[in-house]
Amino acid sequence: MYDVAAAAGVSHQTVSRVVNNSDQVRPETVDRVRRAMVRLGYRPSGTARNLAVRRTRSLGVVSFMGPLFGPMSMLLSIEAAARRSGYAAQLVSAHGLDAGQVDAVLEEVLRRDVEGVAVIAPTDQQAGMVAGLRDQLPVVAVEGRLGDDVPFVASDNEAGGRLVAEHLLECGHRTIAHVSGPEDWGEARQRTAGWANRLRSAGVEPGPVWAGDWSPESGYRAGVELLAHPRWGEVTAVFAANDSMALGLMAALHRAGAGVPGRVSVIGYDNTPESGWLQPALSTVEQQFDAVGAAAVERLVTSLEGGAAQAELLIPPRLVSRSSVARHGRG
Amino acid sequence: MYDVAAAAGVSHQTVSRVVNNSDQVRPETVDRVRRAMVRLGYRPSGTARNLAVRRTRSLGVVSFMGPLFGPMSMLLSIEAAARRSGYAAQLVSAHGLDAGQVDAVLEEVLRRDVEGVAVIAPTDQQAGMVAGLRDQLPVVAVEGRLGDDVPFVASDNEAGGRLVAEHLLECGHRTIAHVSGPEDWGEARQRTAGWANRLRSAGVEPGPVWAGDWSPESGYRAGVELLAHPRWGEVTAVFAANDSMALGLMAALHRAGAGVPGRVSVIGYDNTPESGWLQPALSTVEQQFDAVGAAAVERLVTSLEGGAAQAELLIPPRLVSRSSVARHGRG
DNA sequence: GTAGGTGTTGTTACCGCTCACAAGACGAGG
DNA sequence: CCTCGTCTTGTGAGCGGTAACAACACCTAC
Repeated sequence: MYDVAAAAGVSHQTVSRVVNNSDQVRPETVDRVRRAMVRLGYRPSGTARNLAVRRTRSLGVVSFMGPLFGPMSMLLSIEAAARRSGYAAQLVSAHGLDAGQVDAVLEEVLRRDVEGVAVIAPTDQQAGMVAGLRDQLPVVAVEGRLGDDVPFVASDNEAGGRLVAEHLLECGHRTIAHVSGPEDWGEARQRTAGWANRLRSAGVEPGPVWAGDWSPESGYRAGVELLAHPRWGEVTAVFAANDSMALGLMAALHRAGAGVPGRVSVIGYDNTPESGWLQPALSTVEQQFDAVGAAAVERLVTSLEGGAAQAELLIPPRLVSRSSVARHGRG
Repeated sequence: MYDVAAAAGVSHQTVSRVVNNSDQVRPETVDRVRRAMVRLGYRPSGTARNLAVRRTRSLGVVSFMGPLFGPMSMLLSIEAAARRSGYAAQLVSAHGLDAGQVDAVLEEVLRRDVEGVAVIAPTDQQAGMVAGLRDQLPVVAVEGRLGDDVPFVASDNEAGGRLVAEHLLECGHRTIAHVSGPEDWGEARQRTAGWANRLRSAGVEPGPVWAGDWSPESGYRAGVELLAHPRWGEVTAVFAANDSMALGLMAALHRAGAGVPGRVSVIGYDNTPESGWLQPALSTVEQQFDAVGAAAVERLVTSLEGGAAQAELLIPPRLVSRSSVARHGRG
């Protein structure tokens, strides 16, 4: 910068002004400086600027990522929202669950001088491991609670579960099985709870439940067990807690000759881009990841800029009705 | 830091030594400093450190991301590889293709003082827009060439296309249609080229080709057109350039009563976690994203650390044979 | 007893930028 | 002609670290 200043015959401060598009500089001078910058191949140092202004305008996104549709979509929408707010996103994803490894990741993100962190920690165990961040800097929890004192934004999974139950009830189903997500995922528990509660409030007892791990395989296994279950005869619908498990489930049903939705209806959760093209087209619940990501970043930014703490926010999902659910009985 | 130094009764330099785990400090002193750090809630400033050492140890990842399986997987594996090499990943994704917007993104990544950039720009247009980065700092192109002078790492799509052709030939197919990806995607062209060339070298003329856009919808549309095509009668297999299009394609075939693989075999590309659970289970080609990401980062790091430029690298994919492809004729 | 390590700590000068303020030029108003 | 505000530019002091070197204590070897 001093070189540029010398080359343009001005002071370093004037160069700084030009770089920051200050309107306090004569156009002619701006020109001279600009030319000098180009000639010398000058690029301003963001690092030095950050140090001087004591802000980095960057947010950390720590996530425990597999190849899962949900977390991935979240990540993208958070990044987009952050950039819209003028922040950069430092991506830090922990793959394993090994405590030492997670700590290393956290240290890493702290070392990077991010101003705040969005944590996507959907399992309880993960949440526990990163909870300590909260007293280091502003944190927002996304899709998985981090504690009562941490702002929290998520898709409303309980509402999603209710939506499913309602839809199935409306279609006349009275014995509904469920393939849930892993029990240590808050989202999974909430989907299950919303579903079960809504059924009960309609006087219908929830049917048998299997816990899967979100994978198609686990859906398949649940399907196999369902087919062997004593109450299989009565079951007319199954709610899978995500589309992948629904897929595996349908594969098992198909293999056993139990047609969907002929013999049994199936509904999933997520609405991946593929869901509408499965055979049969899968009814499911769609989450508004963009809205969640945007809200999360907004909260983080608000608290960085001295705003008040906000209550937790749940974004309502929406039911997507397709052909894998059929009416049943006199319904 | 000076506060900590004062509180511990040492010089700032000693504090610095403690922070960096220098072995030149008496254990007793280390202790005193550590305690002071905790007491004052001190956290070192990475920014200041970066400025002083003139390194940021961070890489930019600019990508043009949709919800596509490929690019997303790449992103994750790049991040992981970067962290293994001691670098952080600045995620910058451009959603639109609007030139102004892309430029803003590029400026953003430059402003962040990254030491190098991995560019995931699979279409020619995208590649054109970001090519300018190359003379600003070290760049590695991933999954989409940026120019002859930019190191390039990708999955070997031509080999993938050949693999498909070989497999289909082996199974006795002689009239093979193709649903390709968009023509301005290098990957799409290469898959098509590998497939077509391999067929020709076996004396088989490639069948009709439709260009899709990777989406299930486009696969479906191609399927509809295929069914109406004069040569539909001869076609015994279709190669879809990704699994999503294969899914849409199969939906169209199914709807028309053309069984897969009974009437016609279908093979996809990507091997998403769901592919094996479709009905029928989809034969496909699996790419080694982790290997590509690791190689990309490795190249970037090598060139940052003064290593020699390396030739481009193509990682071979692998055929996954499942039940959507059947033997045909005397095969 | 003195020269010469070795281990530990302190001093000073940057890194590349911004901030607060000072300073010079210039036209307007009295 | 002098004073005052406005426009534009320059000056000096940090921001929070690291690097290079100096300095001091203490021990060993001759």
